[in-house]
Amino acid sequence: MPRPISVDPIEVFFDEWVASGRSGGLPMAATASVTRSHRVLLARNEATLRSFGLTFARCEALMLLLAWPGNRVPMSRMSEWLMVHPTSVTNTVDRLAQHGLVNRAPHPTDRRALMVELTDSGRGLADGVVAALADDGFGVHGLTHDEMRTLVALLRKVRRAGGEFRVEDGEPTRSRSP
Amino acid sequence: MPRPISVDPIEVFFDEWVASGRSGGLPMAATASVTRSHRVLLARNEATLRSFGLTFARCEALMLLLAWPGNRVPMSRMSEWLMVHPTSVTNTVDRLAQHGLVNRAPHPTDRRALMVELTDSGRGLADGVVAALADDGFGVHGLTHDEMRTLVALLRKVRRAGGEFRVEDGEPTRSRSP
DNA sequence: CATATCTCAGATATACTGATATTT
DNA sequence: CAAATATCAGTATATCTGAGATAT
Repeated sequence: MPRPISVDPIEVFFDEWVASGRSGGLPMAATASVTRSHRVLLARNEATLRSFGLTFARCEALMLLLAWPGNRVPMSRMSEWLMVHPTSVTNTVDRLAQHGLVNRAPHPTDRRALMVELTDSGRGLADGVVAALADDGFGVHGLTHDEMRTLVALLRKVRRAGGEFRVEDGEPTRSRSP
Repeated sequence: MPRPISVDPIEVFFDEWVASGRSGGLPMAATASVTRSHRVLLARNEATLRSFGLTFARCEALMLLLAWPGNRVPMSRMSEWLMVHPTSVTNTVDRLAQHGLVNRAPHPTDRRALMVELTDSGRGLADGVVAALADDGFGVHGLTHDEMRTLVALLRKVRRAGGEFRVEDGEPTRSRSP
């Protein structure tokens, strides 16, 4: 973020869109908003991640492990839950393992599968980076508590309609598949 | 999106976060929502982009050119407005130029600068891909018109607080800097 | 001289395709 | 045998750093 520009690019884009008689200006603005917000948040959190020697993808993997019961998760679940390609998981886990932050371990029941588990130093680093990110509100500023809740709920609809996850009864679930 | 998982990962993550006594669960959920929504939308639009032989970055550049008056924009503005590194702009424009979709032209007043301009075939392709993306609502589904407006407004606050742009009086602006 | 604009070379990160070994 | 799991080799894309040429 060198120096902020003095107009909202999406607003200008939307106006141009409407003026040119195109349809779908609102969904275009919604998609652009998500894309640009993602970049803004990436930039806001980049310095923290760098100070811990982490990239965004590796931090995501560590956070998944931190939240998972026993700090152990199968490779395949990591691919699903992080929405990344299986070969990318292999790569990410390789890098984390090189730094001693995770280990590979055999799956207890399926000999095809591998578990990824946090090492002690991995858990320490994950705790630290999570606390540092939380200190800055994960880069999210300018919203009230209620607005954040609304944002999460709206994007949940987008993610569900986009096929990220499927809820059985249309009701929120509280259980996780092992 | 191979097969959707049967729970909302962010919901599970948030519950775990709260249960472990950490603070900042809501901003964490907000950031994760933006990141994951971005990936969902990318995946939803990928097939369309591929059918036009475009990547996401190149499509963004074409759309910027399409919306800009005269379909010409300085390289530096493209870097600012797309939030990408100047060398990335050079790379993206190189690829688009190889396909005959854009040209480089001298800046009218500043001999350091270069303009990027859409060719006729570039404009044709940009029109086509934009219409195709709009046909699928740019991948955004599951929201009402009003909800989309709310989403755009909330993310605008996040983007502004994150330093993406700066509005002079706190009021929306309608003009664009040439 | 200081700054801005753009490009290049090189390094790293991520992602995808296609193929393979192993196991279910 | 069909499907799932993880990996590897190779390729493509994107990003960043540091340097440099040119112009303001």
